Parts: sequence; C-alpha cells; structure tokens
Amino acid sequence: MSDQDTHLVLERLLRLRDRREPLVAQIAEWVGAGIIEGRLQPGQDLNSVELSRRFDTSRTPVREALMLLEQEGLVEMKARRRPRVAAPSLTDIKDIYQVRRQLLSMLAGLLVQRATDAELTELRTRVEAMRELADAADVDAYFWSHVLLQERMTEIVGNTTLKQILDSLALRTLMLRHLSLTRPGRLAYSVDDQERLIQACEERDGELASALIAGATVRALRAVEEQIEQDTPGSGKAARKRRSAD
Amino acid sequence: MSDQDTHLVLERLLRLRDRREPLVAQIAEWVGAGIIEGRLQPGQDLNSVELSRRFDTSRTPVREALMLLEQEGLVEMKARRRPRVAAPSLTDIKDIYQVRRQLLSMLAGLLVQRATDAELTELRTRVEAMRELADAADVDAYFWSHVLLQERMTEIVGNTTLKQILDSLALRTLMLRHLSLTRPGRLAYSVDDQERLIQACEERDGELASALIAGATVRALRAVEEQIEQDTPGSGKAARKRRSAD
DNA sequence: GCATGCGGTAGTGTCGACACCGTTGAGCCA
DNA sequence: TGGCTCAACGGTGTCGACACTACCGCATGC
Repeated sequence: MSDQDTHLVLERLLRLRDRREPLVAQIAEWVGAGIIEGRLQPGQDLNSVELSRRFDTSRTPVREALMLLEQEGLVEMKARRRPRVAAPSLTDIKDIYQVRRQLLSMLAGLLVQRATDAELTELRTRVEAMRELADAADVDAYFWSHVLLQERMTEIVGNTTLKQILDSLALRTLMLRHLSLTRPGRLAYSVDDQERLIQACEERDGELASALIAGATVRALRAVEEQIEQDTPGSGKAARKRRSAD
Repeated sequence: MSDQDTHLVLERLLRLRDRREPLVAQIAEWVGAGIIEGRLQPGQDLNSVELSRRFDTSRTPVREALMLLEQEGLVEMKARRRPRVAAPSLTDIKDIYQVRRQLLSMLAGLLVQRATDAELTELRTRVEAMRELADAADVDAYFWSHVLLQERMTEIVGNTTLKQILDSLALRTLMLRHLSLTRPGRLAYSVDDQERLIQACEERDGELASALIAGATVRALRAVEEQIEQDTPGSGKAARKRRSAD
C-alpha cells in the first residue's frame, strides 16, 4: 500500500472529507501519518510556527489541524504550552485496549445480527487478501488492510457513534499496532484471528464472534506490551513513554 | 443547583480546565449550556460573527469553542457552512444509547471490582441526596446530580479513556435526558435504578450491577423516545428532529 | 406560474501583526 | 559549586482585515 493510500485511510478515519478545508486536511494528514509511522516521536514538540512554514500557510489552519488530532488522542495540547505528540503511559494503553475490547465485541455481535451474506463474502475476500499479505510479510500493507477491514465492519453494522469511537481508538492504537505487528509470528496469528472471526459470523454465532474478537484484542495488547518492554530495558533512554500528566 | 454549578459541570465534562484559555472556555460553556437547556434549538445556526459580538471578542476563540463542541457532538460543522446546533436523528439517538449501554455496563463491572467501601459509601450518600431531590421534584438539581454521580463513578474506576468517552456520550444525551426526566414518574424510576445499582455494588455482584445499569439505560432511551413522539405528532412543526446528513 | 440564471449580502477561511506568557540560559549570590 | 533571579527569546492566543463562497431574493425567459 502506497503513501497515497495511507493518506486516504487517514482522511476517512479523521472524517476530513467535507468537514474541513483541504488545507487543514493536508496538515492533519501529514502530522497524523508522521505520528503513526513514527517519524514524529512521542513527546516531541509540534511547533505551530515551524509547521506553518513547512506548509507555507499561517498558523490558523495548523492550529485547527492540531486540534483535530488532539481530539483523536494523537496530540496533547495545553493552553499556552507547545502542542506535543501524545505519549500515552502503559496504563493509558491498557485502558484504551480495555475499552476497545468491549466495543469490538459489541461490534462482532452486531455484525452477526446485521451483516448480509453478500457483505460477509466481501469481508472474507478482504481477509483472504490479507492472508496473502501476511504470507508475503508485507507489514505495512497488512497493517492498513487491517484498519480498512475494521472500518468496513463498522460501516456494515451502521452504528455511527460506534464507528466514530472505534475509529478514534484505532487511531490511538495505530502507532502501537504498527510496532506490535512487526514482531515475528504476529502477522500469522492476527490473520488467523480474522479468519476465525469471519467464520463465526458466517455461522451466525454472535457469542463466539464476540469472544474471538475480544481474545484477539487481548493478544494485540500483549504484543504491544512485550514490544514496549523490549524497547525500554530498565527505564530506557530516548523513547521512554512518559505519563501524559507530568 | 445554580447556573454557576451548571457551568462547573460543563467545564469538567468538556475538560476545559487548563486545556483551553478562559475566553474559549467561557464561550464553549455558554453555547453548550444553551444547547443542553434548550435555549438554542437543534438545527439552529450558530453565527460566529454574532457570537463574537456577544462576547466582545474576535471570531478566532468562537471558532475554537465551536470546534470543541463539535467534538462532543453538540454542534455540527461543515467546511464553509454555518455551524449549527446538532440535530441527531432518532437513529442516531438509538445508536448513542446502545453504545452507552455497553460502556455503562462495563463501568458497573469495573466499579464492583475496584471501588473501595469508602467510595461506595460516598456514592450511596450521593444517591440519597438525589432521592430527596427527586421527592422534591427538583428536576434541574436531580438532573445535574445524576451527571455528577456518573462522572464520579468513572473517576473511581480510573479508566481515562472510558471516562472521556462516557463524558462525551453523556453530553450528547444531556439535552434529551433533560427532556425525558421531565416526564412524570421518571424521576422516581431513575432514582430507584441508582439505588439498586449501588446495592449491587455493595454486594460486589458485578453481573447484577451491569444488568441493572443496562436496564436503566434502556428505560432512559425509551423515555426519550416517548418524549420525541409526543413532541412530534405526525411530523411536528418547529422542533422536528432532522437527519444530520441532510 | 415556474424554472433558471444572476448579483448582492452575509458569513466563513486565512492571513499577518501584536500582546502576552513559558522557557531557557546567563549572571549573581551564598 | 549549586541554587536563584531575571531578562531576552521563542511560541502561543487573539485580533482586525481581506478574499472567497454559500445563500437568498430578484429578474428574466418560457
């Protein structure tokens, strides 16, 4: 998947289409993608003057873009302080995954109730494509397909509120998931989870689907935790996660 | 409960403390309270020029305040269009309550696990105060106490993400709840629900607590639905709820 | 009478400037 | 040397102005 597509996905997750001017959208996408891809480190200052120079605009649209990302939990803003890339603590991360688990299992239940057979077929096609990406160890492509799959599921279920919240939580975990999927073997596990989930949906077994997706979420969190442990032996040097309220 | 307190609650729900300049906070509180109290009707235009005149500022802080409220679902903004007071459709409302039910039942489960006895005592005290308000039919005071009670519960549980989402959903339903609690008998039902919930927590029965709060949410939705039916006989005159994407 | 095209108006998005505040580093004192 | 003060700097919040656009009423043609 190309950078072009990355921005398309971000545009959808941030609901930029028609909601914001293209200028603001462009900035939000660039910064958002930077955070997710790790180009911008957690805790790093996001100087609005510098950003406005980079995009050759005034600070007003930059500010607006940063506020958008703040809402999605990617950026932290305090009055009169420089905005920074969000640096969620381990506790924050666990909290996010806990809520996510609950809502995903709700999603699975609704999916079983509401998805048509045709829609399930479509989802299965997507998962099969993902299996190929996983086999090819194409982490980036797999990663974004995963996001798109989930977005499609929320669309099928049709609960706008649920979709918005899950999109927001997805964004928050994107940078972490990007890390965790890099772990060897994780891709295969992940695609297996997806396949089992689709199967349960096809068998119209809501309980099973909920349980499967909840389990997958727990495993995803565990992978992230291990990755963080590994990144910070003792109390690491640079990329150490800091409590957001410090 | 006075207007003063209303604004204090709003300040907390909108997380304005330290996050925004006082000027922005003031505008957001005024508009937010207006929407919740019904002073500003759903669908009504929120002219930023007029607002800036009212607060004797430029349009920049007004814009920022409106964006804050947009995040919380109280205001709808489309690029180059006038911001409007959100007018959720009946479907939207059902969706919100569905998600809310799920998260509240998660909250109840966690509350049972994590709340200390002292904290439960505190909650019980609050509920007892609420019963008095309900007996006195002091709708406004009951209404805000209810919001505060829930906010306290989320604090006790200590999951920041969960708290933020529930606060946001609470705001979205506030104007509806304000209506629904006005219905005769509703206050008594509501306080009964709260009392049973606390009891279940004291007995450390997570399943029961979850079920109770879920039931209470369903009843709240039903009350809102009835209220809307009543407000719009056939396809009412002024305050008819309109699809947000029209 | 009705649809269509066309200004005028009102309101939004962006800009550059300015005032205010947080930060930082140099100098000072103990 | 170590902690404190303070001033210069860098960056944020707000402002008023301007360009652009959605909206609305009007006129025109049929």
